[in-house]
Amino acid sequence: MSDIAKRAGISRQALYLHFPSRADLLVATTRHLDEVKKVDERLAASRAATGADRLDAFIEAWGNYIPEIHGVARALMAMQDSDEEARNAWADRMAALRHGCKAAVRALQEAGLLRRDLGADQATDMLWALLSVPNWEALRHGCGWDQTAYITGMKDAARRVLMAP
Amino acid sequence: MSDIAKRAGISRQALYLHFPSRADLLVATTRHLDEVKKVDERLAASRAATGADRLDAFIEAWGNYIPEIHGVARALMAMQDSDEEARNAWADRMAALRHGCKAAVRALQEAGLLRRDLGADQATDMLWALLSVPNWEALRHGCGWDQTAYITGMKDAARRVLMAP
DNA sequence: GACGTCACTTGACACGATGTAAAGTTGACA
DNA sequence: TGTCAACTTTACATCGTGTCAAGTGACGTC
Repeated sequence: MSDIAKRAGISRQALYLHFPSRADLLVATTRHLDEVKKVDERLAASRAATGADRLDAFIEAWGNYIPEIHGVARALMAMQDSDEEARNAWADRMAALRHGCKAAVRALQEAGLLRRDLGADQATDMLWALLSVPNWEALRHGCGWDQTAYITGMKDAARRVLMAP
Repeated sequence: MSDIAKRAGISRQALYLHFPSRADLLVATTRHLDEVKKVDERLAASRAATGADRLDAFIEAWGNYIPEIHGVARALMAMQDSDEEARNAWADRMAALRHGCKAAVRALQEAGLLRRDLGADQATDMLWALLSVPNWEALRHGCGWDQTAYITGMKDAARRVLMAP
């Protein structure tokens, strides 16, 4: 909070006049980022597509959004254990992601591309896990992949896991 | 530290006589767990197997080990940002996991089962990411999968991502 | 020009967690 | 009997979060 206040050019206490707690500040930041970075626009392309294209478009949209929110996401994840507000805020975002995954899975299903032996829920779960922020961190930072490698790798993995060969 | 001391039936300060810091305690705990839970024995089966069996055995061994160390793993991951010792300790464990992944990938390769269009390193990275603790958390706790579903799901995903169809 | 209001400042403090330091107690063993 | 090691109690430093109170300065309004 001190650092942020310093960067904002105000006193630490003034920060508390705007945001009652650290969690509030982070939550407000994510909301602000969503607005500034225009998540909706990014997702528009994926909503327009169908079948496997929709899966690709969704992975591309979300996958390229992660780096933009990564800092706040980390902070929010880190304080999940201690702060309920942060927990709820992150749960909300994860629910939104899951919603997108579900839609992509449904698109596959409607195109007859989803594996027969995989339930829609199970498929959604797998896709959701694949697209998690920790996975992005693991591949980008843990393994040194660059962003395009991450995107193509994820598209490939998702297709292989979800679609019939 | 207070809680742990209480559970151990000693004073908080006595804990510092045994472990100089919280990080030290956690690191020592993981080492102790490895001994008590016998990681080596668990991994023996996977080392003996070849080809796709080795992949399955490795996933089974590690996947069933995660719940045993999950508590400490969480604590260790949570303090990665603040404590270098914890960071190194966790990095060590992740390197060990990666080593196992590499061996499993090599086994596939030797059996001619690894996808031709996938380099060994890239395959290792993907497997390593798939088997990460956060992924286990996501599926087990975020999606409510039970442990056997997690294991079979992971085996299936790994085969689809790594092996030629 | 007096007045109030709003955003902000400074300074102080409570709280909880980690970690340090010092002096005293206890029990086992030589 | 004396010593040593493990442990206790008590106290304190530090850091981050969050609260509280009094003061300051600019602004618009009557």
